[in-house]
Amino acid sequence: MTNTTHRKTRSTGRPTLEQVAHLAGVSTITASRALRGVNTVAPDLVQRVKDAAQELGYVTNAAARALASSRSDAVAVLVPSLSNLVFVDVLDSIHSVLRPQGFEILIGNSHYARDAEEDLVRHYLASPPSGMVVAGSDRTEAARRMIDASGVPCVHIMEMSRGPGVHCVGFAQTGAGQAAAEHLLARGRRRNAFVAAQLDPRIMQRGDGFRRALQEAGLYDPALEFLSPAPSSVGLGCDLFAQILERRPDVDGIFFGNDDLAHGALLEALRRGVSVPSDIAMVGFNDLPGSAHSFPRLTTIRTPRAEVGRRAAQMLLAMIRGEQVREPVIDLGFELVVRESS
Amino acid sequence: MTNTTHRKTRSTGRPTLEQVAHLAGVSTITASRALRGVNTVAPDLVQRVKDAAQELGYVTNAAARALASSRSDAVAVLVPSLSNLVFVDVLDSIHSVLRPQGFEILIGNSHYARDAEEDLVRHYLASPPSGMVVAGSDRTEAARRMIDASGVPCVHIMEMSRGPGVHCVGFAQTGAGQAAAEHLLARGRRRNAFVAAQLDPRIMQRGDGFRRALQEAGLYDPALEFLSPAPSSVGLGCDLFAQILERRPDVDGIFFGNDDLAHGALLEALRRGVSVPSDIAMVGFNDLPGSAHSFPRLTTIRTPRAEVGRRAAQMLLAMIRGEQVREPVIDLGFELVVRESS
DNA sequence: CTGAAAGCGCTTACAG
DNA sequence: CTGAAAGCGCTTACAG
Repeated sequence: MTNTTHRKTRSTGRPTLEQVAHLAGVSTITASRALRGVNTVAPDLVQRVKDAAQELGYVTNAAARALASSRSDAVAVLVPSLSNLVFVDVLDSIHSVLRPQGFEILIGNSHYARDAEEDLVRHYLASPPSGMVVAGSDRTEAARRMIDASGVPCVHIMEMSRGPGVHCVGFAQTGAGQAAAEHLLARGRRRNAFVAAQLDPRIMQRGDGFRRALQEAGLYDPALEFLSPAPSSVGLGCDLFAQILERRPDVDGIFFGNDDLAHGALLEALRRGVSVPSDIAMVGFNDLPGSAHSFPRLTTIRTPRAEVGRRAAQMLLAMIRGEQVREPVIDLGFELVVRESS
Repeated sequence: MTNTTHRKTRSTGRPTLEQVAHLAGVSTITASRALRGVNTVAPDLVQRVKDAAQELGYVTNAAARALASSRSDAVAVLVPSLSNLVFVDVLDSIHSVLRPQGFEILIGNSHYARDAEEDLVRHYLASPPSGMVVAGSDRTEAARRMIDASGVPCVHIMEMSRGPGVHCVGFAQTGAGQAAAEHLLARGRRRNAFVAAQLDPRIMQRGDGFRRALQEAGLYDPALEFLSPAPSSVGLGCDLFAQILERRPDVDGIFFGNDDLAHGALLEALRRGVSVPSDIAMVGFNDLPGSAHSFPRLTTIRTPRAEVGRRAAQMLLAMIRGEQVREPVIDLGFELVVRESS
């Protein structure tokens, strides 16, 4: 269709149901039913329609289908990061329960930015998906309102959200930080540092729990918090550990907000001849792949992210089907995995 | 709308443009233009329409808009994995050029499965995005046909695809494998192993290049290939390295298909007292974050994934705008980064 | 088991 | 600067 040919048609050029139907020698509605697998079509017609569709490379126009049926087979999942393996695990696990039910998983990455998340919410709600999964509860008021107003079933993950009517699957981030502190304390460590990056709400909640436990033990030292807003990474772990050694060589225990930071610190310790755990004990967070193989193997807090994804997906499924959700708030807990670094 | 009330209407209950227009006392088309910010509407009318929309809580029905305008502000990116950081980097980089242009990035993860990728292609083409980015060229015939038939601009990434009319941004995987071999050879290594996991097409291309270079040097030993179809991981790197030590303790050089495998091997070497590079030299692939910090620091082949994403996004942008693409095939090369492990 | 008609809620192309 | 008509490509509701 060149520019010089002025036509009235607004066709996109893609094959349509009508063309498929024509090729198969049936009406469009029969073709529609055949393709959707509605039972009331003769087997031989179904085959002819499918063949025709295959031959033309036909793909249903979802906008038209959605407009006509006001239905969607999509579930949107909004995460703050994909560099953090944690969310990739959650995503895979959501995928594994929803895909077999015929849902398509749409992934939105907000890059830890509230505004970007709001845009994603607006975008996805413009053609409302069957359901939604969102990470955490730290979002703009506008995003919150749009989700509420849309009526789209939504499950919050990773944190225990307060508030009435909120469906959530997660674990107590604060409690996890507390557990890390108690473990280091039990190991006899008295000068414990908290090292964290990214500084998203969940990281800070872990820090809160850690701090509180140290305060209760009368061993909290505010100068022992090493925080960086940069993304969490192995390299940053190296740097932060070097900083600690320089500024506070007396530290004898460290809790890292994420395992990759701990991996970096372990490597830096190796290079500098600092012995772990005898000189400094280290505890990570998440139990990322690799943490079981570090040198020394990393003690860490394992988060139930696959389970979070699975349960969230199941809860969402129930909501989509209009079933009663017996347990709208699920706390999956966490597990301290003691290995060699502490 | 209860079940007992049989109506002909198929309305969704959401406020429509028509209602907004009625409230504002204008025609629907004027309301449409006012809301879209098309210039040819009187300022006072625009205000009245916007007020009406606000009052009714109107949200554009994206399906209807897409159907009527056959336009979309979405770009779909299909990757085989999100656990492999490489694709996350590409995604972020695509995001950073396309987001500012007003596009929404939709992510599809095929989990290295051709069938799953075909489903994703079908899904995303069902409401055709403005453009598409797909990884590699190993896909089902049906997927290939659907993409062609859709007319949606598409850029292939990560490999140098052959075939006429294919737009691609990548680098020569084969050449990278070859470079790894030549480096080990130059270091005087004579019994070089190839260790790889996942075994996707790109990994195998690297292996091909590696093998070819060894053959040319007359130093190829087929028993020195250690392949596992399992996903690439640090843990698997540990296992594979242990296997090599047991079966072929004479190996003096190893090329890993992905850095995480090398990280595992490095850790296992540390535990077993195998010295790297003096006993065994190691070369990784990708230069993942962390490779610069391993112990010893990993020699590896850095892949230009951020650049791949950037250039692919720019090329796609040109295609979407109907501009001439001067260079439809871009080979970005790769870089051997020599550090301590070889 | 199959089909003709109407409609989903927008925007395009054309007129004025 | 504004609008009436037609159309985007499907599916629903109704009839046979």
